[in-house]
Amino acid sequence: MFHSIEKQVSQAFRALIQARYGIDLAAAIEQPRQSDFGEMAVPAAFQLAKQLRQAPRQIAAELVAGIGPIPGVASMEIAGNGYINLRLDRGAYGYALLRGDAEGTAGSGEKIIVEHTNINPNKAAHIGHLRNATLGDTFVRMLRARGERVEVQYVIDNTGVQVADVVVGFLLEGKHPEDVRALIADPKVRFDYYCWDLYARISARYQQEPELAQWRSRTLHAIEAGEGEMAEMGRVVAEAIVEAHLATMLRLGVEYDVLPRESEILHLKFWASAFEQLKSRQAIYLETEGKNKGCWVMPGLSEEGKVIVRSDGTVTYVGKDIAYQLWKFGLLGKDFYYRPLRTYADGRVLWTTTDKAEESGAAVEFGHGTRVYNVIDSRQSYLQDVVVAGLRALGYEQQAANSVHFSYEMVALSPRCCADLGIEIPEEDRKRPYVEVSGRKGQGVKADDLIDSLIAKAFDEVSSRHTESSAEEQKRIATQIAIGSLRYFMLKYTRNSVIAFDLEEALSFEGETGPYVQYAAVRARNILRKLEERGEKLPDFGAELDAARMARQLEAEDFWQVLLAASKADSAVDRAVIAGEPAHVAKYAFQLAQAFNNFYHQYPILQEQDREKRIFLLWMTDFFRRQLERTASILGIPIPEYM
RNA sequence: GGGGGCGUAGCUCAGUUGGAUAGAGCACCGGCCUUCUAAGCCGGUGGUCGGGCGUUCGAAUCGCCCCGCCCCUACCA
Repeated sequence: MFHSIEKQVSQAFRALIQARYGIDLAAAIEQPRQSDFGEMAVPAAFQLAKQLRQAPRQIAAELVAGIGPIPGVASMEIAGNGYINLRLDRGAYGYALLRGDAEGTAGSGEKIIVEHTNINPNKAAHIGHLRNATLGDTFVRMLRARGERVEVQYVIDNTGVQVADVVVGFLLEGKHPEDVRALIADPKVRFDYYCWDLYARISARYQQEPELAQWRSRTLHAIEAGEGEMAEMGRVVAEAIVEAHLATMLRLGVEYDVLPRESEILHLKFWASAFEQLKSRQAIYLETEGKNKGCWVMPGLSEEGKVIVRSDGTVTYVGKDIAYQLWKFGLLGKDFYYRPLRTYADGRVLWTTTDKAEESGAAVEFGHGTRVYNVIDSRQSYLQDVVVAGLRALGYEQQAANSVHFSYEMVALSPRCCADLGIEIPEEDRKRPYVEVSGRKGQGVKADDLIDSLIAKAFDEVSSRHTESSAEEQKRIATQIAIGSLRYFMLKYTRNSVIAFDLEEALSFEGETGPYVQYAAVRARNILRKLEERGEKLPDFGAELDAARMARQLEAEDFWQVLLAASKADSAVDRAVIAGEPAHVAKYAFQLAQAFNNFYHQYPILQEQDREKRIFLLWMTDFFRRQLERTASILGIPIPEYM
């Protein structure tokens, strides 16, 4: 509602400025600094002042005189040096919200691909992966809320060195595929945790015993070829770890559409196709001298260019990534076969790739996107730039422009957190705000451990407040609180802020946290539930309230401000999508919860004696509840029945 | 050396893309539970927006120069 008035105001000013001054200006709409200035501010006069060589205040006066009525806007006034402040028609606004006038979330019609999570399938997920998945999943929810068609991909690098390293670890411990299968089946062993430690052990041995390097490369080749015991072990490990990762992510409500695997990218010779294209369009060249002699190199990105094909003829990871990015846009001329992997509770089917046509399930199509977001941490921005440069060099200008590296900074640990975990850090690092830890050394916070800690903490809170409920029910509520807490924590930081992870901070349920947001929604529900417990029904708001009554109630500034805040959910999501910043939605949810908590304390709704006011307040409560629930669901934050 | 990011209250961070008197949370101090749940609410303390110069009606935001920190800059993935 707010958003559509915003658009109308912007268009009206744009048309007027075009007609009057012949200038095309996308008139910005701002929020006035103080709420008593009105609901919208148009600073267009400032933007025009220079070109027109007139005082902003005078231009503002001309604009106000010429603009004419805009539906939903009650008044306009000039303030400061030339701001045009608008006040909305409160009654009409409230009544439109009550009627639920459609916003029109048609979407762009594009097919958007979002790739996220992408954890190496060789060990348990850690908190860095949680940030990736939470950001990616929330961005997907934001896009879908705007009516966009989105496909979620999670690439499985099941043929990479990280898997090979774990396989080497098993081999050196004398294990065969059946032993690994037994480990996976053993209920006393958490396989992903086992591999976490094994990976640290083998990494340490590589350091000590350089001669083991040949094991690594032999294993890697075997896995790539897909034949023999090593390859079988690689498959067993990767499949089990992928299952573990999917389970971890599902705890947070993160789902995917398709898991493309490197093994198929390899076996279906995606690279060969891309290589032909790159060669024939001269996007890469064969270096004949210098340190890159004998390599196929992409020029332009650095002085010596970027090696795409090594002198031994093998392709680098970036090369494969270019092929994969081409596939996403439907530009490769090759495709995967697919088989269903599992069905989620909501009926969504998760597919994975296969190289066998005969395994292929029902006719499904993936890829062929028009816009692609790769959720990958900022340390890989150089490689992402190479991929985009590759598209550009092939002449796919449009697709290059529509390839977005949705980057984010890493999750590091606070020195205090390192100390708690027993991770030794050098003396000089103690006073730094954060320390990057090494997965190779087995350092870090495992995703499931963190989730478990959060559930335990929430469980203590729930069980102390609700002694009447069963343990299972308390556990269910605690889990919802833990998820809300974790997702909010990962989302409250903007993408380019390094998270210095601190356990104590992450475990807080007070202040700007997920539980705060959940609590406000629970309170709103409580009011409505209490009403029914007293034998009353929710009033028929449409029959009881009209524009005039709305106008009367909304004269109260407090009510108007809460309603206004609650009505801006779509606008907030829109802005956040444009900015590519899920944190903005999180911030909005928090501010909305804050506004409601304030309102909640000040106005005991069920005690209200005035009939019209009471009905109005109930409607406000219900409206707020719907808006906050909607926003929370975009953030992937569940709302518990009680807290 | 080159590329990117960061520097805002004691701490952790926002700041709607150049707008009006710079905001939250935590911490600290003082109030509020017989009411729809105190995971809450109200009030208070706390700022040279790293420093300087510039651009203009107007700068935390843009440009240049410094200072400090981080990441990247492989024939590893």
